[in-house]
Amino acid sequence: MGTEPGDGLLRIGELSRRVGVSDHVLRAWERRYGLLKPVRSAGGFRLYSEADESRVRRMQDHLARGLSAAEAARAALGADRAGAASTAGGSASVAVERHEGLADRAGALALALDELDEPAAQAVLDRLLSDFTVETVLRDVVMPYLQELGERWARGSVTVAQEHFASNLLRGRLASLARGWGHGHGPRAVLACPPGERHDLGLMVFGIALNRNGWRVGYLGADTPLEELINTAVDTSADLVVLAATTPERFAGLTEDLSRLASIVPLALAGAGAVHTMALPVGTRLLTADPVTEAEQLPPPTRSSHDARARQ
Amino acid sequence: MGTEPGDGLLRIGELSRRVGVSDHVLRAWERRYGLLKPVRSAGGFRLYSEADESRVRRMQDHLARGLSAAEAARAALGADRAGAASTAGGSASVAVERHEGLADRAGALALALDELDEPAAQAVLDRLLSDFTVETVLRDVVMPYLQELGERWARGSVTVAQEHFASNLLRGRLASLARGWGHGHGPRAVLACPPGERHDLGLMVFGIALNRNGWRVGYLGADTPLEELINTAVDTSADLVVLAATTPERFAGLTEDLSRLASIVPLALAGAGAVHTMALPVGTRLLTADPVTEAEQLPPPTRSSHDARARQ
DNA sequence: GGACGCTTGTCAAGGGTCTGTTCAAAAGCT
DNA sequence: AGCTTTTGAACAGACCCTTGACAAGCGTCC
Repeated sequence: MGTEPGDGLLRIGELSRRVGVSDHVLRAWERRYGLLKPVRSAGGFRLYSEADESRVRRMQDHLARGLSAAEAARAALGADRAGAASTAGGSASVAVERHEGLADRAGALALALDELDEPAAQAVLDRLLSDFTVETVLRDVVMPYLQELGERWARGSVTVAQEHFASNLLRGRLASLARGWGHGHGPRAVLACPPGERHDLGLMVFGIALNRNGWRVGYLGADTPLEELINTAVDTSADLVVLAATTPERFAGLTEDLSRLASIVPLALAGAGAVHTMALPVGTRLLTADPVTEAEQLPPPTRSSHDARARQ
Repeated sequence: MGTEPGDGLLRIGELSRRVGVSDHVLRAWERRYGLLKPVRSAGGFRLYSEADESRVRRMQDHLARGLSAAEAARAALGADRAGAASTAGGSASVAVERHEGLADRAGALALALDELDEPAAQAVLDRLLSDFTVETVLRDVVMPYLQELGERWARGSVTVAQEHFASNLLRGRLASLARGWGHGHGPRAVLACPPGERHDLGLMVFGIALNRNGWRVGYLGADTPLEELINTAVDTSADLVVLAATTPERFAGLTEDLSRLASIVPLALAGAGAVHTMALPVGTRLLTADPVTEAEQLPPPTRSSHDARARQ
């Protein structure tokens, strides 16, 4: 009966009773960790809100998990921030078709993939790779196809089955082109997509082109926590880290981690999500052109004498 | 989602309790091998992240596998392949030379993958595939490794980077083995995982084994809506549809769709999620053994299918 | 075979840190 | 009045730090 739900504000005794933490401790947590932010009554009494109460409960949870008081408080406070950022990201979508002979092949590939015809698609790719360089096929067929697939997907004119089938098949072909890309003597690049990003085919293309340019590639692929990426970059003493995403939102909220990463190893952002309008750590490079071109234009692997061995 | 892994930092006592390693040893591992990279509190206490915790678990795994502490730490750290430039066989391939058993090769593969050593892993796989049949390698090396990886993942003793790296590399190898699996004259099987299921490597193994047994494989892969699967099965006049999932929950709630599917085309459920305790449409087949064995035991590709209704 | 050295888990001493708790005096609330 | 609250200071004990050393196990070298 002694409750005062008027404003939902509690004095320290009541809060103490509710959460089972002595008033002394509550004051200590406030003083030492800033866990609680009570307003004061006219006479100076602390008045706690429901937010304070739940903050205490979170603190208790963390303590139960074994965290120290300081860490538990930090964690309990950290859960308070809520972040939301959403921006519509329209961007250029101009399908370019250069080599004329390539256009028909590209059409044939798209058709075979749409029809879930694996043998036909493989055959088209085989012929492409025997008639053109890997770079050309990747830049002028595979990448345009991937982009077109993405657009068709966005407007619902492709089925899940078609998308899955095409992705799986292309992934397989790319994987075979990627064979041994960690081998060699060139500088090391570590490639990944940020958390939430599931499309890594373009990144694979980039890795293949990089490798054919003399780099060693370490590939972590889609949906990789930055913490992991940082560790891997350090452990493998990477000379470059490339993060790719299809939309700028994937990079949002990572500013701090990106800065940390960029301070450790040269960093480049790629993919349609790499735009100039975002806050970038100094020294970060934006790769906005197609993956093959960007890979060719990266600072050449000037390392020692025996690297000039670009594989054919 | 808690974006920061550094949210719950542990002091040494709690970490020691969690992983079952004395605080003395933890400090020794840090001092001697740099295994741990704790930040420090204002007063100088070590504060460990979850990454540190899982690094310790990896260390324990490697110790259990018989590595010395120094090597286990090196492996747990993700390898640095310092002298790899000249000595083509890094530490990963050392263990292979002596006894040529499958078990040793499997261990070497696991080690190479743990160390993110792509060339070493590819080399181990190359030798395996030249010394044994595809079926043997898949059944006795790849599948056990995938299972072990899953278990280690569940208990946090493998990093995201390691999991991604291993998955990507194995997916690439499997894709090359899958080349042309849609080609031929055998009966057609359509393979997919239900919505939400992202692990499709085992299903790829199954597809490869099926194909080598005379089947044509249409592959839709992970996270496929049943509606799409049904359409595809009809469009390609499939003789069999295989749905694979790692947990029974993935099949839950699909009962109606599964019945519809089973009434159209012979249906089989596979993976660790295919258990007898669930409600099954009549005629549905459960594939509970390993993928290779199940593929070999499927009714042979006698094109005159529709009479031999598979029974349990 | 024995001296030597390396690796690795343990331990101890001396001292600092963290955190719940207590004390005391002054003041608010009903 | 009688209860609660506030502030500042001070503790005690658990917890942790660094340095240094030690011993068992194992391989190497003479």
